[in-house]
Amino acid sequence: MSDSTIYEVARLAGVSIATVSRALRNTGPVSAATREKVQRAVEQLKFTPSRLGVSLAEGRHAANGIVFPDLSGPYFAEVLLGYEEVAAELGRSVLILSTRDRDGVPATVKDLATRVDGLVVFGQTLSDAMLTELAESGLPTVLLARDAHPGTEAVRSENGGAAEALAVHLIAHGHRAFALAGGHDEGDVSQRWTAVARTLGLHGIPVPRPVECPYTVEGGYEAGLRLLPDNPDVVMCADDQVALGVILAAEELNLKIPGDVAVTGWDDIMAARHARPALTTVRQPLRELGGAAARVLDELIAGVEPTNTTRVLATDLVIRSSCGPHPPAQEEQ
Amino acid sequence: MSDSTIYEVARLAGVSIATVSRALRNTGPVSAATREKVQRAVEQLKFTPSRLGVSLAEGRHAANGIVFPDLSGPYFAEVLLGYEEVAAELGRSVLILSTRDRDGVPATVKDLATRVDGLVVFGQTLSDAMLTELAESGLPTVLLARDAHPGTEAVRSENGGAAEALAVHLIAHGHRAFALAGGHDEGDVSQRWTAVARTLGLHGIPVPRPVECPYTVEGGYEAGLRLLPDNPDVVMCADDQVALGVILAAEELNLKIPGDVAVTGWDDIMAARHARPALTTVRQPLRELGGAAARVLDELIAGVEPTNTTRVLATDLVIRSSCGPHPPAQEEQ
DNA sequence: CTCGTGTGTGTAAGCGCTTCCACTGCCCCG
DNA sequence: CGGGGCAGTGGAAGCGCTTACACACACGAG
Repeated sequence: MSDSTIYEVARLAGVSIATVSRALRNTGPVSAATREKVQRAVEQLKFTPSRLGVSLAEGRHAANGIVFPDLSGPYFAEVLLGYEEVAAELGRSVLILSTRDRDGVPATVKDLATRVDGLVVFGQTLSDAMLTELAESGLPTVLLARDAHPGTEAVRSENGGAAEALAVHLIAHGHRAFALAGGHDEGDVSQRWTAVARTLGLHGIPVPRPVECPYTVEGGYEAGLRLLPDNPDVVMCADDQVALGVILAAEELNLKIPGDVAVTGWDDIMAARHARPALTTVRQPLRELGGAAARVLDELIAGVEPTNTTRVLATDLVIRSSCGPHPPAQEEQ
Repeated sequence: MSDSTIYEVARLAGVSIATVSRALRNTGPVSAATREKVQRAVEQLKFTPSRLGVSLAEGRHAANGIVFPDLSGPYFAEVLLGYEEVAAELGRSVLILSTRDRDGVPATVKDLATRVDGLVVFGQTLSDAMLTELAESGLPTVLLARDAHPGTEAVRSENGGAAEALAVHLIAHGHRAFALAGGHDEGDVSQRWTAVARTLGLHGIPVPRPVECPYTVEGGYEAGLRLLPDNPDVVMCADDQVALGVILAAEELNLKIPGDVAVTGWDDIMAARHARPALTTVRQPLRELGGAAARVLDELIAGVEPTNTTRVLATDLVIRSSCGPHPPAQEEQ
């Protein structure tokens, strides 16, 4: 913003740099007259303190980072939004790092780590070994959408209860043949499938094995093509994007939703409401998730010792038409 | 990442800090033996150079920022993704700043400016005065989704041609009564409406005045409720989210799309493909937009003088079913 | 008229790095 | 065999700030 330094301001104002600093940060007594002179010099030179100088002297960055695998879906974007909002509120800039399939992730993360006072890391983005390394380095770290790792805190949204409620709802519809789309061992999703399996078991319904696929529309489409020929009553999907893909596959196979097969998602992204048919799903408080992570991280940075606690935010079952016919009153747009 | 400094490494390796620095950055002759000793010391202490120290000495941040109004829609998220990807490729971290409706934006932007080597700024996010201030401060700046401001470069996607093509297509459908949803004077959108107006004029069709609304589903819904009672043949929308909102409003009013009224969007976000009916729209190369901005910014940072040039990326007309019936062959999923 | 007690200000020591410059050997060419 | 050149290294000066510490001075209390 400006090329002038505190020295030039000091010279122009006829005082020492210490005084300039004190005047600018209100960090010590400065006479009104001096303050005035400094103020004038600052304006004349359009002086803005160098962030680098400040940070080096203060020993803090006043910035924190967030690491996520991708930003293509609405999921991460929403969480990021909530995160940035709260971080800004707390006076911290935010650095982002998307790992994608990039190689050299560890190096990039380490670079990021040197630029921030703390880090938020999404679910399975980083290996546990890497997380341990981060924790041991003393960098405050908060995990998102998974349970805490030693030396960190975590924030996620409720999975088991909502998954159970969703399964119960589907069973009430009369669905018996279940299929599950999406699911390597990601903490979040596996928690849901576990609850679904338990619920189905209690009702004496066969428990399907989840079919793995990328959490994208394309991934869901592929999964749909594999699952639908077996004529399931319902395909429960790891997230809404997968569900949208399954819907596409169903259309391709001339299957009617929910007539021939029901489909459910998870997250309640915008497209879920606009899908044809509108998607029954579970709403995650995405922004709140990000915001909560920012606050927890701030505490850690402030010096609170990590307790390996996982904070769990509530989710809502959102019943729409993709899971089967309802009396209109029950539907929600 | 590590609390050790270059001094400790130097002491442990039995050399001077200058040598450590040279060994680590390959910036001068170092004997194999010395290099080895340094390497060992680095590993033993888990030394990672302090970014602050490096940046202060080098006089650069190796980071750049991006300023956008919001991240709620897919639009900004996609562009951001492309931006981050290329920035990472170029070895730069990225700091994000969402302005939202927050007050104190100028101050926040100035703070951001002190943390980066260059800035990408979305369309109407910042006032022209603010842009001038940035440019004059010498901070490399690239504008997105609008034309260049003095002292900057700009990247946007093509608007006029696609808007004209879309209008022509709609006219070919037999639509005559046009309505336009969304449109304060944003550079991008106003360019489209101008082209639409010209095209309609050439065909002797009355030119409607755009109805302003926020670029969100809710905004589109409101706009739809206001516009649809006038029985337009088609509602052209500023972006896909607005179009989705108009579709919702049409449902509410029991209007069939495209039977009673056609609707078009802009951007081709994911939900457009999954909407009911699927949305005719214009595809913007969102990621490429972000990537191009990152590259241009990198040149500016490397010292290339700004030329106030606007780079224009091509767009594609995407015909789906929301604009009227087509022979199946013409449709695209 | 002293001795605290503040207020207001300057000096200088960092913060952690990069890099210019100087210096020491050593090798090789004439 | 002398000297130029270069590989290898260290000293030290920044980069732009914050802040502990010292100091000067004024003022009211004893």
